[in-house]
Amino acid sequence: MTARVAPGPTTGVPIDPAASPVRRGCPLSDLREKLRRVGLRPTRQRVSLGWLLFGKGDRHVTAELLYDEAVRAKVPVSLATVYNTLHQFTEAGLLRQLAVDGSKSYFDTNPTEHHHFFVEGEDALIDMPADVAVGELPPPPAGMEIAGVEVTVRLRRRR
Amino acid sequence: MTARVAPGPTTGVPIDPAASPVRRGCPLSDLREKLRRVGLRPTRQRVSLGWLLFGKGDRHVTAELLYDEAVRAKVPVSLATVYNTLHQFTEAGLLRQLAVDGSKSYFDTNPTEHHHFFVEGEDALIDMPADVAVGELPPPPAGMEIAGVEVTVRLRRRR
DNA sequence: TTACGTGCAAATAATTTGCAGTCCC
DNA sequence: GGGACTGCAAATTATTTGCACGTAA
Repeated sequence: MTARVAPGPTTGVPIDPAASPVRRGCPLSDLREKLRRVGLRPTRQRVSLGWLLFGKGDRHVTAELLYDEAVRAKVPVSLATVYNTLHQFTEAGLLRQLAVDGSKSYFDTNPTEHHHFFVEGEDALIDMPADVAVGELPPPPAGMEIAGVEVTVRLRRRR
Repeated sequence: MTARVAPGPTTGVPIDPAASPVRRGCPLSDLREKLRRVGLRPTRQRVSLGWLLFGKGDRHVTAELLYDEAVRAKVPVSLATVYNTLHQFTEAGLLRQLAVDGSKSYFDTNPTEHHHFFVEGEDALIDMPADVAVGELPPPPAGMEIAGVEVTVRLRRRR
């Protein structure tokens, strides 16, 4: 798999998921199934947002960005619902929330553990293609357990 | 060096730096000198905040926290100035800004490269005592150079 | 003196919340 | 039908900005 810049070109979403009939084996019903499996009702807006999120490979989105995409794709959804949905998907393990620039939150559609390049000034996140070996970790303080390891390599454009 | 939790006990600051005479070799004039060296005028509030920041070992502070401390220490300073000062110190290389939890920013008084534990739910940052070996990094994309590597190990309290 | 700093309050940006109305099972 | 979900607007939280006044060099 190749690394890919987060915001990417604004590829329009041609298909209105709410208009498609539910058929076994089509990506649409797979998505509905996926939501049901994690205990989320496949409502119109959750399916539509899921379609935007998971329909084109690994992505890194902010709430604002996903909202803009939804509006452009003619998916009727409010910004508050986008926030709610992102958090529900994250709690359900479908997304991973990344704290990488202090102001806004990024959500990664690849919830498996992997690491990132972050381009300063452009706010672009790029997956690290290969596994980065994080050597021996010191033992966590007493009473604590490790919940996850996050490696961010900050990049700047060479001048 | 031992690891140390960021906020720490609220140790009052007994000395009013503005009241002390400037003497060679005292930590006060060292601080003024340090500020001057990085091109910052040693104003009353910068010296006071520097005193709070650098006077007791490595720390991790948020703007709000430092502001509270300043108020408690009877240092007259506004929140806006705390923000300005933290950013000026960061640009000058005296602090390092950490993006670790998406909502607020942390500033680390140890600007050298090192890594952190982050206790979820308590928002506590702990320095990793030993160097963590971050293995082979994949080459950065063309035209980019590495500005820094940040490793955050998320901890949760064991139940 | 005089440009650099600072305080204050208002402005922004990102995100959350309360509640009335809507929709899935 | 009823509880789960959504939309909207108002509320919060973190941070920045504009501008009159203060102060270090």
